[in-house]
Amino acid sequence: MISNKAKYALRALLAIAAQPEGEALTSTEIARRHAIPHKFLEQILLDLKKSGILESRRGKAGGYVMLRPADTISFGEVLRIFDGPLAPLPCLSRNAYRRCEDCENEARCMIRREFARSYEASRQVLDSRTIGDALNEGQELPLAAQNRRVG
Amino acid sequence: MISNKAKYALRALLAIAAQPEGEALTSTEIARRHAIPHKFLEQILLDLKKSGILESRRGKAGGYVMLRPADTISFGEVLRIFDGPLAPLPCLSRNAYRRCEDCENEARCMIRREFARSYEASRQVLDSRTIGDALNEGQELPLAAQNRRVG
DNA sequence: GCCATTCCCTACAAATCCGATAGGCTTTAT
DNA sequence: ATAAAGCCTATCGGATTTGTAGGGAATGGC
Repeated sequence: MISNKAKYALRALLAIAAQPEGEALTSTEIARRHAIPHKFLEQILLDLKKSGILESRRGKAGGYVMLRPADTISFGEVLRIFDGPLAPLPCLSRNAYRRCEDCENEARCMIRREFARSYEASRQVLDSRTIGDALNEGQELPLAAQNRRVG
Repeated sequence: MISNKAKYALRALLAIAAQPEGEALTSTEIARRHAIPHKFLEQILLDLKKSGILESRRGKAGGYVMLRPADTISFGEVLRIFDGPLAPLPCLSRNAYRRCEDCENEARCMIRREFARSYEASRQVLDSRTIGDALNEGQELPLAAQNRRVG
């Protein structure tokens, strides 16, 4: 399970990236729209800023804007910021490798070998799919499916 | 990251399944071989027994034996016992579904849609690969690779 | 210059989970 | 009877999660 923090971060990013070019979105507005505790969200947005994903403007008419284009920000990158390494075992993380202290022979470890398969499969998805991708696909079936039910 | 508990459980299962047919393995022996805290391992083996994966014999010459064949026990099943649902979001778990309270429209949730992809990819692997599979492949290249280095 | 608005930063706290440790009870083979 | 093994429950320190709280700093409008 991913953390609330990561989920909130993704929600916020999707909202900010969906804004018209150059228009800022405030933390208050994001919190209101998505029912996220405001002060908690502030911390999250700050982390995203420190990671070089968002830019902020202070004062009245301030808010947050994308610093990098949405289609360069993968789900994996965001997850790593808030939930740490994606790898199921420390010895499988390229970014944050750590040997399993009790493992005698890494190359022959059967557990490592099996998890490497599953990790590779999910990493492939998480590191290739971006905020931009999600946003584009979200618009493909806009309200049609909904309205058809009502009508 | 998977928990130590799950990792220990998998180690133990691989060891027990590797025993000659019908021969029991004691918790003490498993703990010694794999450097697992003994009393902690006992709890884990107990859980595996309650889950119907292991069978136990008490008293002198006791120990643990597989109850179900090793090739019917997937990595996913073991993970679920110790670490809970594999799904990255509660709303994606078939087994332990829970609605995200703050999600307005599940079918149109972009986060859910993206994680469904990655989840499907890893679930595919974890639920299909079994303890038996791992054991068979582990024997394919036994000591050859190792000895060749030395020689 | 003042004020409201907004982001920035740090501290703290309750709850839960993780990774054991501990102690004793029950069953079984010899 | 005894030793060896599994069975069961309680406890515990530390880390992590999920916030809450309070205020400081910048900015724009008046």
